[in-house]
Amino acid sequence: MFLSTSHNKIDLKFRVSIPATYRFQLEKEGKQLILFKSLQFKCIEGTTTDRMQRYIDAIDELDALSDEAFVLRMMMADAFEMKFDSGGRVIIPETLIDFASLTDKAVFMGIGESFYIWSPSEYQNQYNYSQKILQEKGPPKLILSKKGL
Amino acid sequence: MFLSTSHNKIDLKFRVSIPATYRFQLEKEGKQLILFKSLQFKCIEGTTTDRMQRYIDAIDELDALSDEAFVLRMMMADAFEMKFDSGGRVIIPETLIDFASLTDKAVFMGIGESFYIWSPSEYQNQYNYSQKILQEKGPPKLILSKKGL
DNA sequence: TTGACTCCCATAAAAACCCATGATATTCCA
DNA sequence: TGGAATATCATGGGTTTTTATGGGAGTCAA
Repeated sequence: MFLSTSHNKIDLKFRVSIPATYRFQLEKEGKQLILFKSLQFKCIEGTTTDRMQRYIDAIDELDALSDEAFVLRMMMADAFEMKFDSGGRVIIPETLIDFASLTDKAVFMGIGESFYIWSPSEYQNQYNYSQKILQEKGPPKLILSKKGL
Repeated sequence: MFLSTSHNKIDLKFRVSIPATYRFQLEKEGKQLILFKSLQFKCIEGTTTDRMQRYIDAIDELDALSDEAFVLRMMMADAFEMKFDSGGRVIIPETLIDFASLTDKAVFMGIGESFYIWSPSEYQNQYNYSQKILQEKGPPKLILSKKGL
């Protein structure tokens, strides 16, 4: 499970350190890291190969001509398997850099099964927005099922 | 698993480099590469011999005399097994070049179990269309449900 | 010979790999 | 418990390898 937030540097070679806690998480489960364009936000999403495989399996279950299948295929096309260097860094593909408007800083945000990589300004926007909603609507009602626990 | 997108050059001999990540994918599973006309789009589809077998089996499920089966067989007839040169390139058959309107650039688009080869302009159309769907309909439902993951 | 195809080698750019360092955090011992 | 010794992390930079691509020499058939 990916948790916590950290701000890391993107160097001139587009390298960035993946937070050590995330790496241990991957290593512990023997899984590869995939980065892809978020379907909801202007950020990069990180997840594991086997989670990605489940999306792929889902494509075959859908009507091949459906919009859902179409969007999912496009998501695969914008997904990249990452290799770590000896210092725990990866090179972020240019497509993803551009999509998330990253320059020299990356904000890592763990959200459980996956994590986001934001530009600092976009991260700030999303954070402010969440605070605004919190003030206006109050805390969200969470229902935790017994099954989930 | 075929992922990511890359833009490669088609030279005067109709040679094109298959992205290294795709080649490793094929090599890892000890499978041959097949190129054929996409049944849905104006592009070439690439996959492994054994997934091709699944397509063929699917056709056999259809009424053998139906128009559908006839059309599918005609498409399949234009399937080619590819040989790599020492640099990881293949020569794309002219039939397929014409079918996908390829000239000097090929866009490789990994979609999981297989990949597409588009002309740059056709790829751009498809990409724009997917963005349009995303804006209008939002991300596919299955992505948001726990079950889908 | 001409054209089409198969091998083989050359190269620039990009990626992978290796080692070094400063800043933090952690351990351990007097 | 203070603080030195040690480990870990994020980061910088250089070297080697790989990738994508161009081009030529040999081969076979018409």
